[in-house]
Amino acid sequence: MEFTEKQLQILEIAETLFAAKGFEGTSVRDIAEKAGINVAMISYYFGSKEKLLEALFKSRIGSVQVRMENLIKDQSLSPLQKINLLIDEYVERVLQHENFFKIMVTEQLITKNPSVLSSLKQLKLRNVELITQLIKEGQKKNMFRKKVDVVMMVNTMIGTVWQTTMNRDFYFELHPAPVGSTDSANTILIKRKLSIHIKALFKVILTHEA
Amino acid sequence: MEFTEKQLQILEIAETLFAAKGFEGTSVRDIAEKAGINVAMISYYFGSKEKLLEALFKSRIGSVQVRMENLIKDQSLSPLQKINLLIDEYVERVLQHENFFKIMVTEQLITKNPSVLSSLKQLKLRNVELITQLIKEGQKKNMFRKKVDVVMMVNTMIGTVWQTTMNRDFYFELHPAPVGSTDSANTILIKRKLSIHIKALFKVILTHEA
DNA sequence: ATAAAAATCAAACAGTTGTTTAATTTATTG
DNA sequence: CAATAAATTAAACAACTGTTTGATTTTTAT
Repeated sequence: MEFTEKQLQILEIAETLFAAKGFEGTSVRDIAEKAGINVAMISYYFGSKEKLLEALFKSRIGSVQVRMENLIKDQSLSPLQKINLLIDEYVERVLQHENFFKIMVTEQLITKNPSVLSSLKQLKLRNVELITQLIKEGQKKNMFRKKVDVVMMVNTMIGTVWQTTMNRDFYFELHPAPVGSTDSANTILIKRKLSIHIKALFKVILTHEA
Repeated sequence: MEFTEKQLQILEIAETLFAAKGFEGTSVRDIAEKAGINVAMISYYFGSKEKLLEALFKSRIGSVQVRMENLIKDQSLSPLQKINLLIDEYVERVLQHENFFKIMVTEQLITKNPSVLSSLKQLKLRNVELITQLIKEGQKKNMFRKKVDVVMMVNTMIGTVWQTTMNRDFYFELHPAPVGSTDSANTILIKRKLSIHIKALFKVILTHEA
């Protein structure tokens, strides 16, 4: 996935617009205008609006996998520590790329684009595989219980993070932050809350007998 | 919200199309064709495509609240039993109206429609209020721990159910059901899995000290 | 400096969008 | 049955859609 500087700039603007108005709700003219370029440049650079979306997925998903892979190999950490790090990593990643996650969630339900769908499926598989491996390691060392439904566990993590992130405003209406607190301070708060919450849930799923 | 028979029929078809292709991705001609009516009838009955969406939200959300309300008053049930019933109720409801939930989730992120947004907010508030009340009851009877983050708890329930429902196909690719099993059999399986899983999580959240 | 390649542009393209119009059919009512 | 109202229709409306064209400018390489 090699993209030029110009392409990356267009992708970034497309990302914010797709997140705010949806893929179908965003016109190529919207993107061109906000990027300060001519409409024709989108076809010129990406071929089509559809292929622009594919490029966005390839670009964003490609940059994810690396750090996770190294986690498994680390011998100095216990299985539970690894799981906890994985949770932190995931929470961090979603909140850092909120816009792309919006697009992922909304688009995976309605797109028929085979390239996008296969990117998503590959990502999901990788997630499950990775956690499965971590859990097996913990089971071998008798630190985790035997029967664990990995898919359900992943669903809880992804779902909770998703639901919390997308309803962040609602949360702060119910739990008003101190006046004058910045948006980024709130983000940190949400991150910590999510991390603690999910770690507690996972610990139970993994260690308590049913 | 009083709708005629004809209006309800149109709403139902619009619901399936919005769920499959998104609101922006569905044209009024798509709806008219599938409903076997003239395009003009949609403006005639609802005023506009936008108001059709509002009508859909009002119609579907309005029919939700009733059963939940009665749950609280029931004196014969323990707080935990009530929570468990609430979980069953919620899982049941989402899986029964899968299409509408798809629309809810995708549209709440991108719509600027004030009527839709306010319907959604009202629904969320009601959910949190209800569970808060149930939890307070359990705390008074010293059956639940003192500090419970209700919003986070609700997020875990909604998020898990959502994530599991929307990735149902993925789940059955990893855990193949017996050959010849029907779709509705799979739905029942998912319901049970979700129900058990979330009940276990909630029990921990509510009773274990941190 | 010159030729070739790449980038940018305004304009036009054919389709589709949601909505409205005005005519016609169907149903209701007195 | 006649008059009124409601429902339905095909056609037209202007605005917008993604994409292409062909000319023009800018950049690169010789």
